Amino acid sequence: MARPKSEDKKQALLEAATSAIAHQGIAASTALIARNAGVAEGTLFRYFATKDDLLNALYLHLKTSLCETMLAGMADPISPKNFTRSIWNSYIDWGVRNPLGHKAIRRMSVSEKITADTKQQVTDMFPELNKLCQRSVRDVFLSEAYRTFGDALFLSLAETTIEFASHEPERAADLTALGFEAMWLALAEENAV
Amino acid sequence: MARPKSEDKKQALLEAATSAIAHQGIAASTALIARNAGVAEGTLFRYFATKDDLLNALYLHLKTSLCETMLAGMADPISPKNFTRSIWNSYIDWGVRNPLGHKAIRRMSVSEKITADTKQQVTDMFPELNKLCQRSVRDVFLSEAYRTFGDALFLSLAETTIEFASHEPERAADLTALGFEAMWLALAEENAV
Amino acid sequence: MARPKSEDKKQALLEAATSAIAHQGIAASTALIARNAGVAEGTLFRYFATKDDLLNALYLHLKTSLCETMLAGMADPISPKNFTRSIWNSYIDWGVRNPLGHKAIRRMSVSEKITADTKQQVTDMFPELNKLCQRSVRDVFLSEAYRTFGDALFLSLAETTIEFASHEPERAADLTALGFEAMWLALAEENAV
Amino acid sequence: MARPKSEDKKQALLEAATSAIAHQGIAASTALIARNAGVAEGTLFRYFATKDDLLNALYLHLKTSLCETMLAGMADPISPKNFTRSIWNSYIDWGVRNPLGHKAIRRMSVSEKITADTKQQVTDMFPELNKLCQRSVRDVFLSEAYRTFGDALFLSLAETTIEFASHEPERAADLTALGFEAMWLALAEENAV
DNA sequence: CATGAATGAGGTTTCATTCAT
DNA sequence: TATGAATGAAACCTCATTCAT
Repeated sequence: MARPKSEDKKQALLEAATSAIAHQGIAASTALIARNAGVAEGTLFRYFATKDDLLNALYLHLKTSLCETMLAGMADPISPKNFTRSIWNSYIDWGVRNPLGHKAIRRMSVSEKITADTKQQVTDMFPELNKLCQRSVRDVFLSEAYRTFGDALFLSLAETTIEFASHEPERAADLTALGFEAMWLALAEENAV
Repeated sequence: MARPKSEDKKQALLEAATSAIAHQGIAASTALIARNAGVAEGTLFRYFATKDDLLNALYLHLKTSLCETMLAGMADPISPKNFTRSIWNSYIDWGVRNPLGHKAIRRMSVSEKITADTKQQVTDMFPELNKLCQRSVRDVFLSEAYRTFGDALFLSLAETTIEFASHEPERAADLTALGFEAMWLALAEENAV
Repeated sequence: MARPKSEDKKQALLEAATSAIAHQGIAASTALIARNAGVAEGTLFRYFATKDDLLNALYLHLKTSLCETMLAGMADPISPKNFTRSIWNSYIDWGVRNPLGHKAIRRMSVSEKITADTKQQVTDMFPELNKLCQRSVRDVFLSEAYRTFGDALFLSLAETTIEFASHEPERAADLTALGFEAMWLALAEENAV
Repeated sequence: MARPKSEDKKQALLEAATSAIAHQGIAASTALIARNAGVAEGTLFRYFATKDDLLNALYLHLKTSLCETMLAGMADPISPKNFTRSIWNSYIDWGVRNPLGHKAIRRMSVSEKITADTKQQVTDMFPELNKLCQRSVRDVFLSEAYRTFGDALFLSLAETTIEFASHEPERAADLTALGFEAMWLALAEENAV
């Protein structure tokens, strides 16, 4: 085989894309992304056939990284509340440590470029995660009818918390804790501890 | 003064822009917006010097409409909770009745085109609103340090609720009520009624 | 109405395209065509939405011009042979006077860019022409089964004649006459005069 | 000598190029041709230094194959007409059995990529062929001045016949015979038998 | 010799904006 | 004031060719 396709270059492209999209939105040009990745414009298209492909791959990449971090950060399930808190903290933490990644995800999420299929892949990727979060959730949010709504409320609170914590890193711990309390009150079983 | 610039045309442009941006994001072309407004390409630029100007004006326009609706929907302040609920309901309602407007706002919000100045203007526009919402909020969210965070959490829950209620209009009432309860638990004073 | 779309510019674009395609084939770039037409690159696309549209419009334009010339050159139908000869002469003449146009047509004809619809339009355009040519043709070439074959043989001989006559204009008259005789022997009724 | 360049690969490349060019014209990409030949992108350039080289080599290859078939198919020269007919039949037959090859030749012929030198090589390749065809041709087409014109008329009728016969294989025999008669009338000595 | 990753010039097309009418 | 033709920079993407492996 000739030169193998370099994993480094792919990573560089994904990172350059993250930064470019965080700053300029999905309108960021492939030329800029390639330049910042240190490769020629044509090279980008050897790794991602299409700009849309790049966007979807990046979305998947960032979400995967995020979910892996959350799983890795799971504490011993002493109490349901602490267990959920550990996941929450990992989530916020990832966002704070990857502000560009988080911003890029937000921008891609509201665009029409991320396919339903890609979003489904993310959901399928870590089924444990969804299940685990729901251990101590109020009954109504466990019903078939309102589960996705509950998930979405959880996520929206988390995203807002990340946003604020990223902006003011020195207060990140406080904001994370306060955000968690709000989420817990909003969604958890009344008597859960 | 010769023919004055027609307020009708301006409205038509704002509406066409709302729809175009809801569907295609801020990448929607000025040519398309002008065509859908029933005016010529060049005419758009007599009303909005720049595409960015149009976006900022539209953002302001939609947010104003939203805030006016909320103020208009305010019930008698029988109890703090019911008072807040009436505001919440107006908010969600506006979103459900203006799904394109709501989507357009979301798309513009995450773009880099809306200036800090524009966002400030929105905040300044209805100071009552911010104050009123905070009557029965937990102390922590009234502190200088965390007030904006509390506002943001409120808004994020509301937006998520709008999203779901728009998607399934027949369940809108249930979702609105459930979203409100979550918000109330998350943010309100423990003993508030 | 603002500036009307200029028929001059459209003509200039068609002429520039004729020349460019005659010289470089359908691979000739839109940039070159626009430049040679004396307009900006973007202007080309106001007149022809797509490069393929330009090609089809040009094909139609050239074929129309050719057919009109042939109709205009039709002599009094003294004898069938002379009548057909006048058409033949007009055809060859057009090709000799428009060598670029003729070459461009040939190049477009073998490309996949000219749609069946466009080709049909050409056939439909001057139904008289097809009918008139067939007055004195051998029976076999009048049969449903072999008519298009006869037409194609006619055209192929004419094209070859144009090719040679264009190359050596000083011998054009001789070549035209010789080509006509060959065609007449090949296709005409044995005893027609 | 290390591994010699494989004749198999060269053939595969020529065949893949024939098909690709027949379908897409000379714009067919070298990458596609290589892939369809089952070799790597770069390998193509070890056999043909340049895309233009490939095109010229392919042109030569197809024309050679065609001419060899014609020579092989020559019947005993019982009568001049039957002799010429056997050549004609071989020609048409080759075209009908190699529709892709025939289409590829046509596309290359009208392109600017085939050099005069290549075309000359084809003419020089089988001098017998040209001479033999001309045994029973009308005097005028034997004159220095008009011989190439006569050849071109012959070829154009043959190509048209191939085109139609390829399209409707079940009528190929009829079309071949009818095309031959037309050619014979057009070009042969009046009294030749 | 064979491979296929890398390249960057060049292709078509879109679009915000200007300005003659 | 309203129009829409004109513009050309910039977008995405393709491709023949080179060269490290």
